[in-house]
Amino acid sequence: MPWELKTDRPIYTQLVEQIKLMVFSGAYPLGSRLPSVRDMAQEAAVNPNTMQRALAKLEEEGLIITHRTSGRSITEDARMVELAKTKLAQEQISELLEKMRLLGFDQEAILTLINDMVKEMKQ
Amino acid sequence: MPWELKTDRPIYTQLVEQIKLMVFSGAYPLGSRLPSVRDMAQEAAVNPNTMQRALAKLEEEGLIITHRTSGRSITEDARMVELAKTKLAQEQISELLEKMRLLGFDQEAILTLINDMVKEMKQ
Amino acid sequence: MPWELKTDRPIYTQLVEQIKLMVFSGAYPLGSRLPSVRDMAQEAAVNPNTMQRALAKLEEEGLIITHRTSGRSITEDARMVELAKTKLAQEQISELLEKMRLLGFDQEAILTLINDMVKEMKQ
Amino acid sequence: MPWELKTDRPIYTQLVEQIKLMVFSGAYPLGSRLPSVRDMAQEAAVNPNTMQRALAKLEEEGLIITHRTSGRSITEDARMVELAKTKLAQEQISELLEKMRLLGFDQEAILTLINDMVKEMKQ
DNA sequence: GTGGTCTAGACCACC
DNA sequence: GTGGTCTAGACCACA
Repeated sequence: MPWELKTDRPIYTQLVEQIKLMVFSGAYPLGSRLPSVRDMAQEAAVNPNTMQRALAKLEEEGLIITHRTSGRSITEDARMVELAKTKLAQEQISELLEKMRLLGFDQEAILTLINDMVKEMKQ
Repeated sequence: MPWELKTDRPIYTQLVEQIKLMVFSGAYPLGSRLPSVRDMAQEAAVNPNTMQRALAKLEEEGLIITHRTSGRSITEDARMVELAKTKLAQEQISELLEKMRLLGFDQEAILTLINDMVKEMKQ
Repeated sequence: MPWELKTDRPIYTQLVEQIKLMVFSGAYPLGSRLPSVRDMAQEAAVNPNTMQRALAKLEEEGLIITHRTSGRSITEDARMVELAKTKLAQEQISELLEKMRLLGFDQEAILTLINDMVKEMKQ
Repeated sequence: MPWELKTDRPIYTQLVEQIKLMVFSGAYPLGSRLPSVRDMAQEAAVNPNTMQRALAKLEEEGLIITHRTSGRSITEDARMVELAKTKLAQEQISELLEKMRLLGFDQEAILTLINDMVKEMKQ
């Protein structure tokens, strides 16, 4: 559990991403119970409110279920997880495309570059 | 100038990336003289040795020229800059592809996703 | 016992509603004796005169019986309770219809919406 | 502008509802600029963070647009407003149905009551 | 103990 | 000046 936090983006969005990655990687299996907000906050060295906000966001997306008095757990719905995974991927791609745009590449140049690199990987 | 530094990768590589971005974005124009190593290190709040190493790396790539007696300056060779830009782009793409692989997408799925998103941007 | 009191409506009408709900929910069983006006007023943090007025209203409706010498009690007449329940329901519905009217829905639109939602609940 | 706030539900949800009502009633016309978060918070006598949360929720629903440095305004998209209106109506109806259920009415009884009352209004 | 909400006060980026 | 985020600390309901 790295909990790498930069200061250039809201902390809670970074928490959201990293928790997602843990779910997708199986560090938190489907249906498993999460530590308490306070514990996770301490673990990540952030304020409990900030962790709370991240978890609320994850619940909104359907990846986490809240049991009012007895903590939270990861959803057991594999489709939900699949959906969230695709969404995260799209966000990452979107970020890349934005960076490329800033570097002055147009869409054709971007696609060419990416296609070439994927082909290289195949070899 | 953000100078955002995480602790999960060598600091000097992060300095390299960020200085490149400044060059590509025009913050440091072609041919312009750079501040002293000492000043840049203080600016970024890193050890001068670390900054030194980053600048050496940049010189290796041909982006920066060292004048024995009078400090360093950005290369005037536009082709050099173009080359470095492409290399940076490739690194970014490589990072993305690695992340996608970790998420469990294979090459076809990745390409499909990216192509769809670029098409969307066109609209 | 929440005793939630807003300032936008006469307090005594709000007391009336809340006491009714307690009766309907069984918090005050049929035939049971009520606390003294003074005690109930203190409980709800209102002036005894206000509580008095609420109880008088409830007696008017036949939900409460006053025994000259020995305080008040809930009626034992189940029909009375049933009647009061229906009346409360009608008031709630009336409030809703008024709100919907303010939102710009006409009667047909309102009925359609409600019917659709009840059907959904059935599923 | 009443700003009636009870303590039995989260304040920010009540703020959301009341601001919606102002929009639907035309108190805040489509496209008009909203007061600053701080001003609205003072107006409603709540903490700026609480008002912030309400406004964030309204932006999520598409009813409000945020201009990073120059305040917020009501959306100009009439369809958005229509959608939000229907959603609010459904919530109100849902609340009513829940109350009726607590009073012990089943679905048929509820529908009968409502239909009768709407017919009465027509006359 | 759990999650949820609210307040107060601070700081930041943007323009 | 604007919105946005974060922290610290408190309180509540639930069970």
